[in-house]
Amino acid sequence: MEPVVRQPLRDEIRKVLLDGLISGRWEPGERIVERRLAAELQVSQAPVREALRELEALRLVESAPNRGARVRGFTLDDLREVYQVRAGLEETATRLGRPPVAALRAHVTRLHAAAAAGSLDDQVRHGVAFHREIVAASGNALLVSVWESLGVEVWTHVSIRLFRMRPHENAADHEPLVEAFERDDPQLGRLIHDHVLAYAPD
Amino acid sequence: MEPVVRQPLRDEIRKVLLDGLISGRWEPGERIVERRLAAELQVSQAPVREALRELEALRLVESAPNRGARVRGFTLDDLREVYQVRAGLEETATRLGRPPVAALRAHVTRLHAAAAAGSLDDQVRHGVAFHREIVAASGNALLVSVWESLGVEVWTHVSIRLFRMRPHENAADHEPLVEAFERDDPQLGRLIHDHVLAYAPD
DNA sequence: AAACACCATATGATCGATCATCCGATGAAA
DNA sequence: TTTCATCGGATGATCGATCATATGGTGTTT
Repeated sequence: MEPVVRQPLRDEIRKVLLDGLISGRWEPGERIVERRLAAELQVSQAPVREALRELEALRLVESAPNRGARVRGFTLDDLREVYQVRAGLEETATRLGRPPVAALRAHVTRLHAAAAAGSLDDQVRHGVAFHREIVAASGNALLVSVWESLGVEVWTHVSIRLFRMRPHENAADHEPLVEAFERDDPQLGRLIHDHVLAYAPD
Repeated sequence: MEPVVRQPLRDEIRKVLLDGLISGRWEPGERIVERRLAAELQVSQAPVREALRELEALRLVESAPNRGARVRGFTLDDLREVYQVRAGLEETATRLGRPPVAALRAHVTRLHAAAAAGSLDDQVRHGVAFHREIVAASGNALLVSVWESLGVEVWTHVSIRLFRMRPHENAADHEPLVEAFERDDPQLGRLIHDHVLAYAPD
């Protein structure tokens, strides 16, 4: 069994910050003052700092020594960069291992359901899960961790809100991929790569 | 000009830790106790914690909530994972942009010189610089930052010491690559990929 | 007015102390 | 002996306070 651990305070704080960034409670460029946030959450400065560092690693906030952190001003270029790297990573993943097709199908089914129900959050969630499955199948833990560090889910939410991008985690787009996995298409790497990159802004 | 900033304490501490890990002053599996290290360096616990978090991101130390950090037990599998991801990232980089061939040549020249002088550190440094040049040429800042987060230089040092790998940043291996860049070989992506992967343990 | 030195404030960086958890030692009960 | 509850030390997590830097305002000099 997985060991059960109490979530440190910094993790809770990170969730609050992520929530705020996704929901747009903080605008791009806005300062995030450690002590102010600590006071609002009724905690001390230390765990807030640690949470901010984690968000910095996700490139959601930026900071310079002695100048504090601010919400990053996301641009279409940033988004394009994420898709380019994702495309490469997922192509690499398919070279290293193949996911169980049944699992992929399950994700696509949930994606259909979410789209039918009009649930944006669920569409993002299951669309990301589909790709996470592919990456996990690589069997390369480092690859998984690098892919996770891209913060695909958060970036998707942010870009939908800021750039009014349509939720492109379209169930139909994924069908051909599932079929390609099923027949173990030799072009699979390129297919995945192009599938991901197709979502990038021009 | 680049703005000049005073290096925060945590950066100095990180350097000390990196030095220790590279030189083998700490053995794999060894605990790194925040307060002990803080006392030795005559600083407080806070910046030590922050430095440890950064090393954790480089996967040089591992830690669990309330259980502290310890030097990671590096395995050949870890090393293989790094090379697999690197190979993918650098292949992606060559698809996005081409480095100035002159710069590549310069790195190879320095690599030759380092090998001739028998300087292990310089061989690693310039070998890494060659690949960094390729990644930088992608023009994708995220790709660069992801590649840097692999800690290629540190891992190379550690693996040479722990696994007695020969310094494989061999100048001769790089010549064909430079030529391929020069003639803009359409197979460049695959060449880079295979070049990197060739260094991975079986 | 422009350039500069100086000071006040806000706030990041660091500190020393305290709280909370983990883990091994100890001993009682089965 | 084995199992389990309890205790205490070591140490990570968090706190509240202090130190140090960046920034903007004010007055002085040119």
